[in-house]
Amino acid sequence: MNQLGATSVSPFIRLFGRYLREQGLPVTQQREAVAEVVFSSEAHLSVEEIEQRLRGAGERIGKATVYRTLDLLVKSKLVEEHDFNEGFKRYEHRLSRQPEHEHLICLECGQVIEFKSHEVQAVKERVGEDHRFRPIRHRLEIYGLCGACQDAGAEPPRDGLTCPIETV
Amino acid sequence: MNQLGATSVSPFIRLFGRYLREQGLPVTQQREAVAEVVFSSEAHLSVEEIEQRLRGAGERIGKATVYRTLDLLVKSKLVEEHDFNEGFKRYEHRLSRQPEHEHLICLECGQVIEFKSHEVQAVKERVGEDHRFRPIRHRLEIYGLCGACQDAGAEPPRDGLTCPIETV
DNA sequence: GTCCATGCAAACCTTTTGCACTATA
DNA sequence: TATAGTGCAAAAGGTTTGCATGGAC
Repeated sequence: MNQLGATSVSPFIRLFGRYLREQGLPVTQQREAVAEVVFSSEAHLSVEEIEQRLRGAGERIGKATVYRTLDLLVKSKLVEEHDFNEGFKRYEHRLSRQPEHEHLICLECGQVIEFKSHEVQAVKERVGEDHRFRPIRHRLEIYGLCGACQDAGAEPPRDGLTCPIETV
Repeated sequence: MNQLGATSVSPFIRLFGRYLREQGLPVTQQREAVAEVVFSSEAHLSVEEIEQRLRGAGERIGKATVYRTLDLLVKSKLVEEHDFNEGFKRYEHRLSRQPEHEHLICLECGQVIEFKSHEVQAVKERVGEDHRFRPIRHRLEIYGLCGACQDAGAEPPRDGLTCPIETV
């Protein structure tokens, strides 16, 4: 089951297995296959992409099982779910990687770049105090144009009112 | 058509009318009614809430028209669309209000609190330079527990692995 | 009179669920 | 062997679209 070009994915899958056992849930072949796909990619995968890779690896796993396994992976905190307003979710494992990072998303090609910002932590704490709010998690996403798309001449869409609305 | 308790909403609706005319689109009664609902609330409304308020004001407007009008309002930049991971979108007008603000979202009751952060602008510019990325817009959302829900004894959900995964 | 918008219902798309069957432990 | 998972297809839920009718300009 290592047709996916994964070298050191197995420890992560073992971690997932451990989580399942802790929860008293069976470690099935399908769950391991889905986990392997997610852990062996550094990308932010959609369910469709995950299914493609499973098919490519010769696995024949139902869509429902993929969704159910992703739920478990998210619950285990080994994987994070993202919604970049594309109409579907994306999944990203959070192993051997900076645990907290933010995303740059290219409006033209959809590429996702990760970055880190210590400032956000500070904002999070300050705002919590200001508003009597207990922060748990956050998301910071910056949408714009990546270098390649800028080079290709992409322009930000504009179709608002002709004069700025700072009218009021 | 002013049964909605709106006092100074009309200038905003006129602004929307101007946008429509600029685009060569008809200013219809339905479009004005939807705009009035959105502009007369300071909340982040869902489509369902908008329909409720329309019904409450005696308007009988099809769901499709509401969606189509919201598209126009968003295109005009008079309204912003948000997705707080509730399975549907919310809409917020951006008039007579700080143009750029961030959101605190209570995981327990769904309340949305707005706050402002100058730090984010700085992060946006810095990161743009670091990654050759041209930032256009962003979103910063902090999820947690609001004061009231903390008082009510709400606790953040936890069900990850029993030991932290900073294992790798 | 010409477009375009509206309303309804059907279509769409992602995600969830029900159920008979199969695999894990 | 008991319990839970799997796969398929159907259902759900929010959003979009097609089409005949009606309204804006």
